[in-house]
Amino acid sequence: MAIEDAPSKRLPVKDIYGWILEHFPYFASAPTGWKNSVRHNLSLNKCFKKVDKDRSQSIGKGSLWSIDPEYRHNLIQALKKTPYHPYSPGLVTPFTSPPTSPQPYHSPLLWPRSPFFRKNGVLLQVSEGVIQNGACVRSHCLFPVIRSLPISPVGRRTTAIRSALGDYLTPCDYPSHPPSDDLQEDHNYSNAKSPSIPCSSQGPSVSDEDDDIIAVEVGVHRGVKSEPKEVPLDSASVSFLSQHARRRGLPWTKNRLRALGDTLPLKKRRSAALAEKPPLESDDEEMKEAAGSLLHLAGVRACLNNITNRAKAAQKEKEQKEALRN
DNA sequence: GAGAAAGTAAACATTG
DNA sequence: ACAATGTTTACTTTCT
Ligand SMILES: [Mg+2]
Repeated sequence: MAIEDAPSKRLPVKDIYGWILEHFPYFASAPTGWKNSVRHNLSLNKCFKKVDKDRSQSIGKGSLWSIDPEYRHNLIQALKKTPYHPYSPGLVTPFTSPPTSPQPYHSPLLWPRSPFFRKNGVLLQVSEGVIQNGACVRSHCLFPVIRSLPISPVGRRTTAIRSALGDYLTPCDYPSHPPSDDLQEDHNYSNAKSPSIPCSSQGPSVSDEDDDIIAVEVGVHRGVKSEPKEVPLDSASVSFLSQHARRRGLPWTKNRLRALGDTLPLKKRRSAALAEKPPLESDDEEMKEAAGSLLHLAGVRACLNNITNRAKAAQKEKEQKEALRN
């Protein structure tokens, strides 16, 4: 999107970072991993191409990134599906941020007709009954439908996210031409399939996203379909924005690995680190707390214990696996 | 339950 | 020399 938003349709990573920060302020306070992810995606996905250094001379460090025309159409096609996305039908101006106000905090709306606005730096939605803060919301500028999840596998926040994503990554109807433009092998990112989602969009629903990310949907749903279809679109590059938020507050991994002998190869270090896990309760507690807030908001407190128990079960299973491995 | 897909973290390589 | 950039590898999680 950043690239697409650029007049020249090409951007250096730095500017991509910038765009993301501008449109998803969450990342400003997010741990640094996301930049890595950005680069990773640019590099791995075939739909992103570096433009020749010759033509893009002297931007300093790296080169400009562009979208391979072969994938562009599909990508945009899928983005159009999102109701509030700049590419939505009826929106004259795609992405391009108001030329007058490049700074995120000065523009009241993320883009024209966006249902989101800022108040004291917090992103709010105009009238859908969703009040949130944090990545979830911000990401939902892209993926505004927060679909309910059967409060299932505990801590699987991704599920919620993917669930929501499914709406956008799953073409419900193909306009003029199906996005069937052949997208071959690639690194599966580029021709990812959308998850098929048994859609249950009724009733109060809950979607948790981590400590500070809470989204409660109050019967908000629009045009949801669930047929699994090929999604000729680089879903990864988009969804990492949301996905990324999942792993926060776990600095132990990094530190542990470092602490465990820099001489060890990564592989060894990892398993070594796994051997001494972080205190499990923290995860549990974190989960419980998050779930608690959510459920409280949703008025479904009773589920909490259920959830916690499942979390513990999952944890136990994990430990057993680990034990087997060693 | 296996395997694919999609994700993160980090090592490693390159370059200005 | 260093930091930003780019590539690759290892591993986890989620979905089918
Ligand atoms: Mg690429």
